[in-house]
Amino acid sequence: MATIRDVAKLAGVSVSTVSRVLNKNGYVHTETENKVADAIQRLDYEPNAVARGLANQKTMTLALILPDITNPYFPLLSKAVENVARAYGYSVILCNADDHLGEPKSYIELLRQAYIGGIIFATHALEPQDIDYLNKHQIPFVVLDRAPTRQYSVVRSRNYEGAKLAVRHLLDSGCRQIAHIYGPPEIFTASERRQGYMDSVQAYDWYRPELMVPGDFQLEGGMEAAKQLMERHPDIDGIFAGNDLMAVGALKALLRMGIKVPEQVAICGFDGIFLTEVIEPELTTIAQPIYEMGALAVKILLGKIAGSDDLDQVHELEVSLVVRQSTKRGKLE
Amino acid sequence: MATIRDVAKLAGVSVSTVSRVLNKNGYVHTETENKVADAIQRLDYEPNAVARGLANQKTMTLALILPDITNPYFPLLSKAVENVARAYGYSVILCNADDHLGEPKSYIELLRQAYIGGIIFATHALEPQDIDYLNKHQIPFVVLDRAPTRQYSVVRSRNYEGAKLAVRHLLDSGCRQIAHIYGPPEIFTASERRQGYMDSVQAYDWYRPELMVPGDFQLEGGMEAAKQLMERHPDIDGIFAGNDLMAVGALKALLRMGIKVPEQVAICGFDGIFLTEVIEPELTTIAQPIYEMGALAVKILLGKIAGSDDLDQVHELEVSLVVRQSTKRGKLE
DNA sequence: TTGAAAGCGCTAACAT
DNA sequence: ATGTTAGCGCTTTCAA
Repeated sequence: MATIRDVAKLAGVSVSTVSRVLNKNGYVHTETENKVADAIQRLDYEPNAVARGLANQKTMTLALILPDITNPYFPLLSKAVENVARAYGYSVILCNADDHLGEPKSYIELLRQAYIGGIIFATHALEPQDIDYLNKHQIPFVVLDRAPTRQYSVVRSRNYEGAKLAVRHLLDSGCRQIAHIYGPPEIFTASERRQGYMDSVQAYDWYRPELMVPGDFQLEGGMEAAKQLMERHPDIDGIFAGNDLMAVGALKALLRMGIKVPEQVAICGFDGIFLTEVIEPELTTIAQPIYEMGALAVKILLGKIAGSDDLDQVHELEVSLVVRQSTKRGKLE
Repeated sequence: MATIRDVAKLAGVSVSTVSRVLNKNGYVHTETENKVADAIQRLDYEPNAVARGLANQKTMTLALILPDITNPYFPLLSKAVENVARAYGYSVILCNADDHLGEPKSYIELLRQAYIGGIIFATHALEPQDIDYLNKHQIPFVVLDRAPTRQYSVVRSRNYEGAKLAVRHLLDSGCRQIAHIYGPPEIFTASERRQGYMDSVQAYDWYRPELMVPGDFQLEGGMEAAKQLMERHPDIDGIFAGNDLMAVGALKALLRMGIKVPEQVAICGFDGIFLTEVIEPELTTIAQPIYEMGALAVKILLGKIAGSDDLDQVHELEVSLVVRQSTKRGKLE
């Protein structure tokens, strides 16, 4: 493999000159630049990433930390991150946080000593002490799905408004008794969606707190919640689930109970994952721009790495109602 | 951040001694070892991965190259890879090959100049010239889902036998006219499964070549193929799809056509992805041990990195029939 | 505008 | 058993 020294020798210049043309900094005569470019070409030279990393104390690698890549929300997100990162010359290291919770060395320390360029957190297992560590060591990072804050950059979407959109749509579809399956309270987005539901239905006389039941943001939780809901409140005719996975679970449970969707009960989810288009009937959902969120997170991160300190701290993206079979009850439309 | 020099100074020894205790090679007096260990502890020292990489011409990073992480087969695979790799101290870089097909610099060259430890290929876009390049530059690698070969290590599963298992199960379930939706011929596993189907049904008088229709290993292909199949051959009562995604597509198409599954047509897929448990009715499938395949691939790769040259070249894992609703026709069981 | 040389933090001969 | 030192390949002062 050719090194910068080989190039320098062949071009008849010093390594520092080669380095200058490589990094396009410092003054370099056009003529020598051409000689260098020529030598680079002829040797098929490619600067070594590791050596660069060592000299710069910083590598062209980003880390994406997420709870679990097998959760259907994350493949598209990680694809976006990888795509955009690569477009800018960065590689991305994948970290399934849930699988390594009890480990002695935290991801962050490991990444730091590997001179990682920056980190995207799509996990909820980010502790205040981690934030301190990141700040103390000046590691650029971006967080997804957190509360608006000035502490760090956040990429998120309009969960509250999305939930209102869902309820309104269910109402418009002719539902008169809408239940909600909410996600884990410690997950901020789950609470926002729940709040959106509450504020939308509170004024109706049919509303009772029992119409809100907890789920776990997983398939199973959605199934159980829906089952319980229908057993206790057979007159429910609409379910708004806090995420698509639970919505699919709810659908599954209803089908098994012989309840027709959307005729007897309409279902609306949240997220807009691929799964909603796979099942039958297809699921109406409040779609987040998942790919865009990942792409934006990378761009913000790269901006931070480049030193821009004035990046907006909170980036809130719009959600959109995607109407599909699971809420088509032929009413009012 | 503490460096090896700081440790050496604090312990009152030289850097090479510290290096020796770090890497547990060379002789070192127990007493001095303790002093060093103590200094490491007190400084909270952690050897720098990048510097190590540069000195060794090799980093503790693996690459996983797959077609597209949003294909539901790959999240579990990549989780396995990441888990096992990390257990051995390695990080893994994710590469969506399909998204970067037209790019000038190939992944492999990029990875090489980043001193990658090794590569796992779960993509089919691996050309002979890539193999040459890898061998020439002595980059350890393992390939998934390829034909048995002596050229390189392969991790795969019994596709042929699995297909036979599928057909036999469909037959046992009372099917008398079984169609097959096969995957892209350039994908070797697809051909093997197709061959298994052919060899299983050829002897039956109901068999006709038209019962085999092409799919694309995606949802859409499965839908279209199933639709076409049922329109042209309404007496089909069983479908064996070359993978789960197409099986799910087939199910979707049949449901839309008002055809009952499994009562009128039974469906069996192949792979054992999560999706098969999510849909309703749940899908019978020939399950590959996806996690184990990923885990094994890493272990073989690490073995190669460590220098073992005598690793078996082909690792073929067993598949298993997972019977679910989509083939429960109440016959013969 | 260009070059010499000192790192970046670690490993591994080679010496002692 | 331990230390000295020359790299690994690149960046970046500092001089010229």
